[in-house]
Amino acid sequence: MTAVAPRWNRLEHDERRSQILTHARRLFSERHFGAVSTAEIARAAGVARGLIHHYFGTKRDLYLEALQTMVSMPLQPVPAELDGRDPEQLLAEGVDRWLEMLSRNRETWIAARGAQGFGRDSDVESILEDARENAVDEVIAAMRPGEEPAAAPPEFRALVRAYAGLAEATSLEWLQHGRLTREQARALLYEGFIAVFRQVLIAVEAAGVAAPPQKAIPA
Amino acid sequence: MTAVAPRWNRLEHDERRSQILTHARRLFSERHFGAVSTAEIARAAGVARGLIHHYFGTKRDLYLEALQTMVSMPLQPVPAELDGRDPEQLLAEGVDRWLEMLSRNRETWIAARGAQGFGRDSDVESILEDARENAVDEVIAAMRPGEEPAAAPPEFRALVRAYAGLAEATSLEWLQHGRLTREQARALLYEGFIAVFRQVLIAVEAAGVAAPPQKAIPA
DNA sequence: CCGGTTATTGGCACAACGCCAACAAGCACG
DNA sequence: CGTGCTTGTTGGCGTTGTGCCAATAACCGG
Repeated sequence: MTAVAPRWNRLEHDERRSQILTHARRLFSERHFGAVSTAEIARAAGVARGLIHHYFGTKRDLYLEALQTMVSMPLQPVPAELDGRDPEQLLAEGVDRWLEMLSRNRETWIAARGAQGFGRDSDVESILEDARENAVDEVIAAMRPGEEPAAAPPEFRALVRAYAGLAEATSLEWLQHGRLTREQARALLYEGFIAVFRQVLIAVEAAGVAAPPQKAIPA
Repeated sequence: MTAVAPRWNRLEHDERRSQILTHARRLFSERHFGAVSTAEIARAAGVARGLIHHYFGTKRDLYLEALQTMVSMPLQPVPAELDGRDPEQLLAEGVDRWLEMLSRNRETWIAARGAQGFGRDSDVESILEDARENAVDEVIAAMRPGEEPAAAPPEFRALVRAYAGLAEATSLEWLQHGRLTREQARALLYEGFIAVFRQVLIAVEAAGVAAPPQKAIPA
């Protein structure tokens, strides 16, 4: 009868770590950085506050890691087997997968898009930038099967990125503002893609040869 | 010779206020919220720290007001007299004005775009949302002279917003990544606009009548 | 059963924020 | 030219939250 219930249970390193990370991700999604205290995260995870710093260092580090997992998770719709099929059919399916993913992870996606204010935050910027580059790579890989995405010309990458901007705004108009039905969002994404890569691409390439690359503006 | 130099000079209410606001805007643009202390803002403005709270309340309030002035200032390129002239000519001029504004306020615009992390911040969201709505209104007013912008159908607003997303991404590809020359950015913005409002609009409207408005998704 | 490893805790120290009462700069009036 | 009043401005105090560290105890291997 000496079996005394332990005051706390001891978890494996990664297990406890991901547990804290899960709660942190949820809280940081609901409110902005300053409105979430480490004490609250600790309470939600059922651990002492000090443990958070033991695993993640500073509160900001935890935030950045949560952001990292947030943006790298839901942004990759499963690419289907797209061998040698009709391109327009593939596009239509890709748009549908995107819309489907959105309607399933609505809250997550909106939160991941982020709504902080302004200011240069190089850490946050690089995380988001990497995520966007990966997304662009996926699109390029789907458009040019067999070729290396990194080998695509810069203005082509830029064009994909521009379309991504259009897609992001379109998705938000559907999900948040309700100014588009799902059908309309689909049409906009589908036709927008065709328009951008059918005619706009030609114009951009023409502008590229007409006026040879002027000096790149430094970041 | 009893003229003693005063230890500090007394400014008018709005004058001191805008002075603090200027320095706060600069600092918040360079670094993220947490990396800027009220003490630093006070030091930069040459005032006591307490004065900041006297004028703006909390640090967050100051931040929000700085953001407010930031997004409402540089985003409005001066609309020229666009009476009954050639639409395509007007578009070309509008694009040039936009590019010109960008190259002049490069740092400001990039900072105002924000290096957001994630999380829902209703205050920040509404400020940014208002700014975007105003920008959309300006574009609609330019496209439909004499009509009330608010009277435009929702899917039209959404389309303008989608184009704005494309324009934002395009601008960043030029300014920050240098993957587009200015000429290419101009071509992309110009042709993209035509493509979106020539053919995509038709498809979106068709999708609207084909599938009548389903229930709006609440914010 | 017992000693070692290490996950976990609780509390201390420090920095930053919010607030408030006292002070003084400049103006109006005598 | 002095004097009192208005209010812009200051300095410091209390509180909150973060970062860190030494002590503790849960679990595993011998």
